[in-house]
Amino acid sequence: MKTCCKPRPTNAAPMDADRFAGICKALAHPARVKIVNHLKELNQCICGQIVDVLPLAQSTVSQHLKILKESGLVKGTIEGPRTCYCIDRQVLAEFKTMAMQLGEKDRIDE
Amino acid sequence: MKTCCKPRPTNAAPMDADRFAGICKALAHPARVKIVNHLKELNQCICGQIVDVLPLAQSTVSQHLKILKESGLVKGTIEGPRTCYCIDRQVLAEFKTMAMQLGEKDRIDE
DNA sequence: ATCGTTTATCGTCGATTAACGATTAGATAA
DNA sequence: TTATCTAATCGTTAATCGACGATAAACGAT
Repeated sequence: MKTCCKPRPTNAAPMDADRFAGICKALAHPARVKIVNHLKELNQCICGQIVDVLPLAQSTVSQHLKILKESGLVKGTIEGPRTCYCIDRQVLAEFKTMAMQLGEKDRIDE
Repeated sequence: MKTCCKPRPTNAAPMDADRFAGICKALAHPARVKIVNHLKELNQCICGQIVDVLPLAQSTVSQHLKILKESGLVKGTIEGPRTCYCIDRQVLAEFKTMAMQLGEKDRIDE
């Protein structure tokens, strides 16, 4: 795995292509995009509520949630027998910032 | 081949998660993010210029370009023995719009 | 027609992904 | 205790990805 992050001459956001690509990868599946939207709509919810909405097995949804958690976009807190998921608004904002920078002057880069 | 996302009972906005996820997938690799940035910086360029910049074989770069082309983010026009690549600004703008909508009220969805 | 340049495609390999059912683990309820 | 509910994990399968070298295709120049 290569990290491609040279030191940058001070920029508002020292973002790198790896990070942006990583979040894109987490969003590179329709089910996960829908999960993010669903999460934001309900503000927070448990795994079962997502299973009810998607035509996927519980284990598959759990896997998708894991991937989203690993990307940082989603965080989950255990509450008794269930886990409450919600969007990490900061990471989502970070992603949006990087998306807007894509291909622009003060762009993200290696 | 299974499309994991069945047709859903009608919804208003035809802006779909599949499209957004598809573009994200194209950007889900650091090399492709760098290619997009490089393309936008040079406005346009040929494959060889990208090969010079990335630590990848020519065939690999060609593959990445193909993926970017298929996503619509990049278009290439053949010019003699070489192909001139450039960003499709419209598709890039579309992506940015969808990214900003991610998780918002008038969000993209199925 | 042949050469050189540039890019696309083919074939292969190992690694990863997506999906599922089955199982396990945790916490609460009876 | 046992039972129930929820979620995570395991194990498997088929498919896709990322990378490369080798080859082919397209064109301009000689």
